[in-house]
Amino acid sequence: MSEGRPTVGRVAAYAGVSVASVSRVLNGLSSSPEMVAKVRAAADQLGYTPNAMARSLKVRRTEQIAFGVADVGNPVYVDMMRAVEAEARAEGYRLVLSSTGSDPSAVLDLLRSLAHGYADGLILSPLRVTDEILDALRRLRVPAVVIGRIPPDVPVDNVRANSAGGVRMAVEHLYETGRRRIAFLNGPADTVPGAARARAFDRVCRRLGLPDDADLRAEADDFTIEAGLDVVGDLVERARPDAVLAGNDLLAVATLQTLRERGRPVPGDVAVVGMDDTELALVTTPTLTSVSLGADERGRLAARLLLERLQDPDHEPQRMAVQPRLRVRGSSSAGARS
Amino acid sequence: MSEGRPTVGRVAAYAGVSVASVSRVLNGLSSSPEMVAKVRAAADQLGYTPNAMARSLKVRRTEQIAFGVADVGNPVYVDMMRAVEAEARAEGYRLVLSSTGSDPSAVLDLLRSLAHGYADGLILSPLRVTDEILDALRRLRVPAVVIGRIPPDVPVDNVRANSAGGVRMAVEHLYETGRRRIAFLNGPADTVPGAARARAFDRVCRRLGLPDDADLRAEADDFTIEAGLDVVGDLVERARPDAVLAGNDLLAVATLQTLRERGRPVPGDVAVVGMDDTELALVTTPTLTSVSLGADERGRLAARLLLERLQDPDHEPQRMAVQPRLRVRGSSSAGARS
DNA sequence: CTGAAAGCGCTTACAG
DNA sequence: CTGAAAGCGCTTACAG
Repeated sequence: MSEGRPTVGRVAAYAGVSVASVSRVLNGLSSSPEMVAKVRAAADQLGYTPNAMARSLKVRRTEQIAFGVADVGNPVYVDMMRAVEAEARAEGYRLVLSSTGSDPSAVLDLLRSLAHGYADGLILSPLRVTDEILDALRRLRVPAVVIGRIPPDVPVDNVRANSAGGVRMAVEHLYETGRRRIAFLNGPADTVPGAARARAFDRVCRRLGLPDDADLRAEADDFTIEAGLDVVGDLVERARPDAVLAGNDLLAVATLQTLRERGRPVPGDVAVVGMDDTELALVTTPTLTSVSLGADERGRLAARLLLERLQDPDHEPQRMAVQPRLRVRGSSSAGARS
Repeated sequence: MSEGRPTVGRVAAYAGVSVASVSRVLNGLSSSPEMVAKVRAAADQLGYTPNAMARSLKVRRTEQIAFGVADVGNPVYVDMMRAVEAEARAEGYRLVLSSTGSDPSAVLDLLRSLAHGYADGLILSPLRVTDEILDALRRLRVPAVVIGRIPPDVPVDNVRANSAGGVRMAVEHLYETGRRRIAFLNGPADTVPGAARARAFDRVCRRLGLPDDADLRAEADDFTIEAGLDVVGDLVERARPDAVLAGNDLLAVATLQTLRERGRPVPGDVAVVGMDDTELALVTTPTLTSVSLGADERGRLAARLLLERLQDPDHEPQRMAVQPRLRVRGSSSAGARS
């Protein structure tokens, strides 16, 4: 009776049938109506729920998806995670969350841990991608989708933001509204997004004939408000920009705070544009112009790609890109120029 | 060779020993040095990693913890989740994330799903607690810790915020800085935090002799910025408060935005105080005075309580409370009163 | 210390 | 359609 949770065996005994029949009924395989009735009744009576671990072991599916993300505290990952969680749940998968930090070794740990077979697939959004990580991805025995740019020879599904397009849109917007000394406050250039955004910024400045002054570039140690505060003061003093493009919204918030402290009106004196279009953009004063890189869309697509591949493991790896959208708000509005 | 992942059996064959010996060596049970060497070598050679599902089935431990939270998008839960994740990982547990929304039925689904045995324990931070949820918690076959107030007869560990104390500190702070028409913008009163905060607000107002005007109270449909915007305009017009206490930081942000639009200076005309002390509080203009209810501390404690109980399942359920701290910032600074 | 055997709770060919 | 049996990959008494 109360000796632990009921098993198929207990249900079978209670119903007076074989365990095979119990399993068949509960999995919806063909059985006689009487059999179905007997098994259902017994299962209900005993409050039977199949054991997920035993089932996983047998069918070689865990119905779990691993999600590895650099920082669960960054709002852009929160958007992504929310989308991934919703898609996974809708298909009956559980989500196993790993916060890897920006350290590649934590990503390696995660990739190695997958060898224990606790998840059917992986969604990974790494901040830094090393050769070791790429190797580990190549050797991975479960399907993976990477959110963020990776080399084409790594045979995993790939969803990327169009950082370059986003940077271009932002700079063109600033250019069109009359800004000419446009500074770029990037995050670390050895990260996937940092590298892409730095290249894109240089390119668009060259095309528009803007100064490619080293003074107009700064690099924070991390994509966080704190790291931004450490360097943006110097940037705005030495370079006297009339606009600052930040590598993400957190760095943009640091920029807004610093400009406020130093009495430089935004957008009158300096325009500020962020990237990621997180919820923070609506909260600042002035509200923050930001380039949406579709974090939720990337999460949704990544989950869909993975779930598709779990159905059909053998099709070619797919690559998808999400297009950026510029959201113009108060921090760069043209009319307010002093 | 390449026929799927290596198993204990393959390692045993390769090393020329029994599977029992392989298991013993790999689990650090006593074995002869030669045995250890042979097994280690074979395991390394084959790249062996034990299968988590098979191990779980045998030892009746999954090394997974389920974490159920109302909204992964609310910054207060992000803080909590980050703490829970870090503690769980440090003890070798994986975290299975469920976003339940504010709907009790999703919490019930989660509680029922635990019967599948995919997790060794549960950390639950529900927004609404119904009798059905309490019943399901009583019947739960794995240890659980609830973050948020629950009745004493539910035999689970419990970590709570001191909402009442937090409300009191906030109102006293406003009172001491000269505010007398203090409005309260609450979230839904049928939620655990909403109910506690409403009661506490009434009590402290009575004690301080403040008006218990119904006009000075409003209730948003949800603890979100959008829901706040729907009702706070009306609140500030009809009640003409000189201070607004918001049920959380998101509602406080809505208040700041609305006051700005209507040209009511903060804190000169109206002071604003939030609750939860999320990262948002540092981003608004003016920065937001907020009562920290120790979300990260609650997450950490909840994880510790659960991990302790997994070691030693039989001690009495524990109840812990985290003390609030008032963080005074620009939105209520005394000097700025007009 | 080591090995042969049983068994965790399921599912799935295989006979009947 | 149904049941007896094997087996997923481990761990753990039990003998020796």
